[in-house]
Amino acid sequence: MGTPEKLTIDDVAKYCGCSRATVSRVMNHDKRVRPETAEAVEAAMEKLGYHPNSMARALSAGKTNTVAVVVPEKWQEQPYYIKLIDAIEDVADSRGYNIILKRRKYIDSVSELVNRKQVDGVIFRNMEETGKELALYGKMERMGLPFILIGKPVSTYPFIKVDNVGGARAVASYLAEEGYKKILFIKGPELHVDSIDRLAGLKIGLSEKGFNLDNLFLSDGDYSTESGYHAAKEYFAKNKADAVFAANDRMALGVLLYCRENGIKVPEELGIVGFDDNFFAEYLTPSLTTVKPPMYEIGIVAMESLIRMIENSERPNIRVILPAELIIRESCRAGMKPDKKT
Amino acid sequence: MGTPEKLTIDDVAKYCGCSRATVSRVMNHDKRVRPETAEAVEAAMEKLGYHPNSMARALSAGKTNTVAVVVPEKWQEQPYYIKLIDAIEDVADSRGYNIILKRRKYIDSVSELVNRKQVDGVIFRNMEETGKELALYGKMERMGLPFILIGKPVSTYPFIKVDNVGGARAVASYLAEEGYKKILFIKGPELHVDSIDRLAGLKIGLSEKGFNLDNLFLSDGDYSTESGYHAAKEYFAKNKADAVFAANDRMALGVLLYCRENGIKVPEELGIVGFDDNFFAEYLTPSLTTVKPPMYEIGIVAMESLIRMIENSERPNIRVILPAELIIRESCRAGMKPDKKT
DNA sequence: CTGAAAGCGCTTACAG
DNA sequence: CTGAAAGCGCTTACAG
Repeated sequence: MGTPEKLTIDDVAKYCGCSRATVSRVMNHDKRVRPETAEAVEAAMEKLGYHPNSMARALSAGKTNTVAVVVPEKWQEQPYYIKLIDAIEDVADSRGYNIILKRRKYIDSVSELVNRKQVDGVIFRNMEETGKELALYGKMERMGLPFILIGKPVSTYPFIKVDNVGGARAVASYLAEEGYKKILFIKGPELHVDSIDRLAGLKIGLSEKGFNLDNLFLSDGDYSTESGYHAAKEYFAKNKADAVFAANDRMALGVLLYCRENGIKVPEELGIVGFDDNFFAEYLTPSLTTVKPPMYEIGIVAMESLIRMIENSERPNIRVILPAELIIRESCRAGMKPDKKT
Repeated sequence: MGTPEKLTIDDVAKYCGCSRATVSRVMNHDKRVRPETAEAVEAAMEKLGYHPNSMARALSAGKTNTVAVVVPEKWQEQPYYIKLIDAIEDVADSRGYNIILKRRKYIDSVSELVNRKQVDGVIFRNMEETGKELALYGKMERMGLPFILIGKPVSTYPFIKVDNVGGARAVASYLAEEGYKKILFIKGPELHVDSIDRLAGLKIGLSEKGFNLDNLFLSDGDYSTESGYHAAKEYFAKNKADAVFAANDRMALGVLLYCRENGIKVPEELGIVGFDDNFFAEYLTPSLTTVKPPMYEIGIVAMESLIRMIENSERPNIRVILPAELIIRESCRAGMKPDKKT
């Protein structure tokens, strides 16, 4: 049972008739302890119900076994962040780490965690970094505190990202092979690197399938559902297309809403493809064909890499790009354009 | 700029020509420091770029300013947990706390956090607690470590929960007032307290509107989409109803899928109501009428209560029930049953 | 209002 | 393989 009195390492040492140093070594699996001694100490810790104080340990060892994970403000819109965090936690738990979650709006607190030596490292979901992020990255580098970016790379810092080009290329191949002839791409905010990569991947994929890029049209959007709706409205007022590829799922949803309002049948008259595999994608009617970023894998790799940096104090040049998967659902499925097949 | 060398409280003291104790008092806003002294110390900390070491502070003060938040295994199915966590973080940040996130599967790690004095308190999302949870609750109580349960109450521990009875009662009033005459309720897993409360609220609400409970029918489910689908299939094979109230949104979705497959028009021929305001509810076609639990408010109250317990070492008898809101959408909207109105 | 000193509970060279 | 001792960087009675 163990009485609720506070036990310290000295109590264990006294009980075992050894020194505090030896108990410490046993806890830290130091090879230099005689096996019998180690066993005795372990038995004592068990018997007494002793648990080392994390704060004392962290103070003297200079290591907290805690990392911070910084997610975007509106991670709610993208529940795949849950998968990311699950992955990070899975690795963390198996390696004895804990994770402190922070939204980007509390970046100043993250900075304080760093200043106060409260974390061994940080995983940042980096999108469009501001001066604050850059200052923090710089500070951490100077301090020698490991961190890793998920998403947009910055400078030469370690990063892990989704293969946006490859994902869009897969969409392109699919559309071309299915015989779609006129495609509208709805862009994200100007200069947003993901959108740029997705468009690039689309062009590469279409080109290599012999698709004439004159039949690829571009519209501006800002990732919001509304912008997708308006892009569709504006475009279809004067033009036609048999497929729309939106740079993200929310804009694809906007297109779908436009079609529903205007009696355009999806996928019969128009194929719609998004990107992100947003949480609602499978629940829409029709369900949305999209590209799924490997969030779980990203989390695993991110945390494993971070731990490696922390424990080996090596600064490996981590630059990882993980493939995204095309998820075919009803909004753009095979065989809807058989008549137009080449 | 500040050189990257490690500054300690002694450096600040030396710089100010005062003692380490005084610097400490200034950091902790101790009233007993002369204002001029305090100012000088603060200026020095600023100038030197000093930041106190959290671990040292935690060790000597016996307080970590960290709390753990335990969420269910499959919190991914219920992104309203993001709102809960956001709320907890909002309060935490403003009060200088950090949160360590843990899924229930890692309850053993939570136990270790407690044993090792790594957290000042814990917020548990409690559903159907196992022996492990009970043991941990008991241990924390014995240690005098504050914790609070969200959801199902246990023993006399502090808890915060949704008013399931009231939410379902609102649904009942609405259905009765709209003139629905024959209602099917799909239950959750046997003995699940939320489902029981929702059914109770439904009965109360219907009764007080003069609805004859002989026209309320019950079906078994287990909260899964499939169970909702099958409950509908089984029931409608031999019976009729003009409204279905499912104990959660996923089962309501199952009913909706059944209707779609069998050409039953929603809401024209059948009204469907769920519970939870699950993330997909607004994206379904038709969008789902449901009851929205006040997750953000729950998070706020939970964290504020926990901090109060931590900082005042009072053990207030916290038992809070927060109201849930009926969200009327397309699947069961006003005026669909005008012919049947009493 | 301020300081000297003990203490929080560990880890880790250093010696042996 | 083991121990004595210093040290990690704070907080907090205790005295004044």
